[in-house]
Amino acid sequence: MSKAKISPLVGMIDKLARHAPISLGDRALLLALPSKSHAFNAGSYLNREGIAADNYGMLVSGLACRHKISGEGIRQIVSIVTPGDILNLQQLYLEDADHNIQTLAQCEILMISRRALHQLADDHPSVARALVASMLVELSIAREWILSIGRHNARTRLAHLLCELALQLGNPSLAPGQAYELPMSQEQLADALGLTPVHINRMLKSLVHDNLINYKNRRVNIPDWHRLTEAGNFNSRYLHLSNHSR
Amino acid sequence: MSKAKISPLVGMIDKLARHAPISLGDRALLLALPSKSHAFNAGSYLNREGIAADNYGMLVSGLACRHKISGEGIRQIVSIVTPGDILNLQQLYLEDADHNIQTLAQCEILMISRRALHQLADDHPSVARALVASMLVELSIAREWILSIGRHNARTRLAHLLCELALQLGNPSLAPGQAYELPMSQEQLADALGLTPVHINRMLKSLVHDNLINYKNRRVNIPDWHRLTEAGNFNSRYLHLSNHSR
DNA sequence: CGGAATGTTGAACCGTTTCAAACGGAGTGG
DNA sequence: CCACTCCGTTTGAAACGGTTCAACATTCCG
Repeated sequence: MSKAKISPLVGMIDKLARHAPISLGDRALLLALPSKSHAFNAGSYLNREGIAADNYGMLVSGLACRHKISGEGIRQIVSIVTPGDILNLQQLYLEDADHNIQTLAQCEILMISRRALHQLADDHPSVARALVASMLVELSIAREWILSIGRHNARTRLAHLLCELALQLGNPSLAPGQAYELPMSQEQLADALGLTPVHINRMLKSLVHDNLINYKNRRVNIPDWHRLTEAGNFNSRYLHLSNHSR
Repeated sequence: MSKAKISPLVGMIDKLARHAPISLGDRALLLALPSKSHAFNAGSYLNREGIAADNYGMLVSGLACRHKISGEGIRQIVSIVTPGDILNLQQLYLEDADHNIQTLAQCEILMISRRALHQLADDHPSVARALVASMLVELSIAREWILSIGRHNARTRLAHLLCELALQLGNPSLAPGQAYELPMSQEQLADALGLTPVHINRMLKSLVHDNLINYKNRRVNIPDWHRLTEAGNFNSRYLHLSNHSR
């Protein structure tokens, strides 16, 4: 998050490059794209006011989510979008939007025209590969969410999500278990875990009580990473982090 | 399913071609691949005894699923694999297997060597496009499952799954709402929906009682498609079927 | 400062699980 | 052909986890 903030393009190069390094030549090419960075406040619905149909948008800083609404009007967040992710990758080949995107914090979005990204992917196999790899990782995360929501109780689910976010939002140069800012409200946590805000509150208390986390003003501190991962049945394998860094 | 059974390769061409037509020349190329079809009984674990590390496997006939096991040893099925799907696409770029694959019926698998598929995708943009599109559809389905498991009650979840399977397993040339064979046991349905077998049984009874389905000997009959979709909060948009047929 | 959004707490309620027992059909061996 | 076993299904009753509702506290923000 911090690195991405320095320059919008560093974000793209950063996450793409973690999959497959892009040469400086490519970077110059990226800079020459007809793209610019937009800012959105927390709560913005990007589909409507944000990304035009002919653009891809990459999250450069901040936090967003994908969500769907059930028939009774209850919301379910289906994935968390972190800096480096492309918001509307599925426009690559699919017509219908099957979910909505909403920001969870103030966000910067890098716009890339449809044509430009396709061109980039065609010309540079490493870019295409990075895009495919990011889809596969997203799929793997979705599968883990299905497991967690389907088979873990509320406390375990929450601990699991806090572990996941720790790795995604925390400063990666520090050991896991550092404190991090969690911009999501308890209602949004509930929407992500298929629970009610009331119960999220109780489970947060429970984790705090057992000294698995400290939680104050939407700041999470993890005294003992190992114990939290145990409480959350968390194993980072599904995030495929090693694939990013090689 | 039926069409795929005629010839293993028709299956691949079938589903791939639904995304982007492949010429007969390509088909000949496919036939020339070092591939052959294997058969597996219901319950086979494909990772172990099936697909070698250097092969991709495409389900040609039958039914399979991807599943994960929670810390307490409870199973969650995270997706259903239907004929035409490639079982281990994520080997494309990711190292770790984050889930297991198990057959739900007797299956035929078409083996394709890693090199051959990569070559095919490199040489034929339509193949590459079809592979990417299938990933995006799988992702969309996973998101819908998260919504369903997270926010629907048991009855709605079950109705939703029965609708989904009707479109995936039913004879596509007939109107939705036809009867179809559902090879899954009630325990497997429970694993797919994050419920217990006992409760699946009760909810099946409930749907039968309200005349939303007939269910006998693992055969599902849907008297009124519209009513079942309402009960299951089902809208086929997330399956992106139109993308297949164009 | 005032009002709205977010967080906190308690008590009753309800959907699903758990446990336990019985049933049915398919396959096997005597 | 029957008895036996095994697996999946069926049913009931009690227990539990999470929701719902409602009231109140706190923080945020203009």
